Amino acid sequence: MDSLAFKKHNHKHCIENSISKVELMCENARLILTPVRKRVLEILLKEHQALGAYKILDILREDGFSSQPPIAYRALDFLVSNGFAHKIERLNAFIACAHVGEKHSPAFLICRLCASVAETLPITSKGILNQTALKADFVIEEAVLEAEGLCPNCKEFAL
Amino acid sequence: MDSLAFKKHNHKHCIENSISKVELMCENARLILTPVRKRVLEILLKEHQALGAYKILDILREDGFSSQPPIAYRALDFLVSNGFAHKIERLNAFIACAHVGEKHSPAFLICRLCASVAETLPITSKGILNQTALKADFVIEEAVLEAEGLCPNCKEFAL
DNA sequence: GTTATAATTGTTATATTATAACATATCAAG
DNA sequence: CTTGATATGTTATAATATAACAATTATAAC
Repeated sequence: MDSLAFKKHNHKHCIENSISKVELMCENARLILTPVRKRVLEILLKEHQALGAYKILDILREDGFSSQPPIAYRALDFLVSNGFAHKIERLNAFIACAHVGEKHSPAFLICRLCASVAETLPITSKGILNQTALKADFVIEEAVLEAEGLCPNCKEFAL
Repeated sequence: MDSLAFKKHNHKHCIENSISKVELMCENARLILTPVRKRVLEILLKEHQALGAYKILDILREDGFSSQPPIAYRALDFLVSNGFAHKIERLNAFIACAHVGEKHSPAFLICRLCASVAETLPITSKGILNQTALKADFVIEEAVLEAEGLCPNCKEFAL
């Protein structure tokens, strides 16, 4: 279960592991993990929470990368469209994928107080709707489930 | 099944019906369906598709309402927070609720070509995640499922 | 190796979506 | 009537995202 995001864990290991996987997948798929792209992925992995594009730009600037919006958006496009990151629509923010390589329709638990986000096990949000979609004669290509509520840490303090 | 949005139907009836329901619910809940709020709801119902806030403002302007952004956003806030409309995060757009009065976590089928949107039967997107949330010690307050793909009309023309 | 091609990045400008802040108006309760 | 709560009007600006084109770098073909 991936409440990981809400718990302490060896995060350095977790980052290195993900980067390696992504590097491997890029080689296999003939995708280029350029410096900016890799750096944005690292940033997302390191923060372990959803980051807005402009927040990412701030960090890129400190690193000496160009810091115009398209730089971040392009890197994010690359990561998202290849499944290495997800966009949390509700937050207009991005997060590293917690299940790189496993085909899945992502589902997220989003804390409305601290804005932390956990990607759940790759349950098939898509499968859930398949029956319905079939009846409607609709072809689902992608499905995302976003749940908002209170994370373990915040729920104690909420009234 | 609510592939309604993708099919021909007596839409005038469908609008009047929804408005009546909302009016009744407002009375019961001591909410005020002011002229702007009602008009915005009508607009959403009439279009029967997701509309951006600024599109709504354009229509309000023609009707002689004030047309500054907050006017639309406030009316939309009212409608959304009381369950009379939903925000489609993926489109930054709003749509009238197809299941007013029925407690539900909404799920949407969004066509990536024509941008039409159907709200599916009130399956409990929330329930799906409940097990997972429980394990993560997370309290879900709201859940939305957004599926993107091709609607019956567009899928014939897509390659 | 040089040239053509494609992919990526740099840069400027601008579009789109959303909210803050404060003034004014409406309405119901005391 | 006046106080407090709710709603609307208005101005300004914040936050998010993309278009368009130039410059660069990598890839492949010859």
